[in-house]
Amino acid sequence: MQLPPLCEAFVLHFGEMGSRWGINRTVGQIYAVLFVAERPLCADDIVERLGISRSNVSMGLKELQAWNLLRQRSVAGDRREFFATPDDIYAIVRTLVDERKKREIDPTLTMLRELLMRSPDSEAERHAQDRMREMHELIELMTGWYSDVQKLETERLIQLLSLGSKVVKVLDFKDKILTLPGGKGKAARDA
Amino acid sequence: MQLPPLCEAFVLHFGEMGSRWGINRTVGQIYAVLFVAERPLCADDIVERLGISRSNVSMGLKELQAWNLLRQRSVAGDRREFFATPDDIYAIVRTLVDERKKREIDPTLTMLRELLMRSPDSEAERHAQDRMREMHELIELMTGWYSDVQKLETERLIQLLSLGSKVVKVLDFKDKILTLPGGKGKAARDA
DNA sequence: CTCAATTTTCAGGAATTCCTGAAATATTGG
DNA sequence: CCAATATTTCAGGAATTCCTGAAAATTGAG
Repeated sequence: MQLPPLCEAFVLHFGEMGSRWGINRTVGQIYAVLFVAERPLCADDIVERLGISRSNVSMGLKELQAWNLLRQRSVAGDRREFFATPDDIYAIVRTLVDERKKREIDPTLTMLRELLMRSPDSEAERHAQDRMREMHELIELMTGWYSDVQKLETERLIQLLSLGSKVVKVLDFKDKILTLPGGKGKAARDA
Repeated sequence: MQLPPLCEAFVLHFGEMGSRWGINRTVGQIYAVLFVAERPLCADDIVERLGISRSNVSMGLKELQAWNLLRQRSVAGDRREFFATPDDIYAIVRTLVDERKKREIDPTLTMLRELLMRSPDSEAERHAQDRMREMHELIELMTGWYSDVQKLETERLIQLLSLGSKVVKVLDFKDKILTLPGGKGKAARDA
């Protein structure tokens, strides 16, 4: 591996973590290399840095592109393609979550709905459906929250996350205000 | 596979999804079987339902126990051990997130902090550290939010998630109240 | 303590996933 | 259209992960 020590440590860890999340180690390493790179890299840059075969890099990049995780850049007077990760790390996370949702959560919701439509043929199936219903509700709750929060600008999102569970206190505060005799008007009801 | 069709479909899907998340397919199936089961199951029940070897079940159960995902039940007058998933699906998700955080996120934070302490030996390393710093901040933001929200009772959590980004409106509302000339007192400032 | 029931361990074969080099395909400056 | 450069595909070997049966270890009733 032809990388400065700091980068190498990062890349190795990232590859390791990737493989625990169902991502091929090499693909994780390719992403890590691009993530810390100062400039867009071409495939051969990655070959050199990771010491893996050109074809492996090609497949890895294709995989990352299928996940929408790369920006493709052209360099004037150079035929090769250059790749970079988005500069905005929040955009990266949003993409990751969106893609994972699309590929894994949505099909799971579809499957659950389909199974919940069927009429159970036994007590065992009836109970299984109850459990599936709980799971379906929970996933809907979480994806609903996400699809809502996802629309916020990053600034707002950071504000919200920083607040953590303190929002609950704000909610209490709102309730308090709203239940005051002669409570507030439109602004309060909208909130 | 010796399962009613509804359960079989669920178990197969779950195993498939598990393997995309870095969980051995069989382990995912074992969990799924337990999740929809009407009563705690012993290892041989699982062997029968999934049609896999006894030793494979033993290893799978051990793995799930290491993840804190099982409840162990005794049946009077029976030496065998029986296993079940927690009844409360929210508890399941909390455990899952906690364990994943402990095993993957926390070590990543440690690694990032360690690399951020080192003094960079080149422009490349300096830039890499900038990127790592961004990543570190983002992960801290998210885990901070989680460790905060995690403390809420389930009721409260559901309330919060249901609200989605509408909380932002509540925050605006709060700001509005607070910036009114002669704004509210302690209650408002606390929120 | 003994013994039968139950669970765990683990070596090695099966299955799967990963990676490579060679060949095919695509692209573009001239 | 050619030739040089760049990228992709893919068969098959390498590496890894998974699973099994046999044997060892553990457990607890008698």
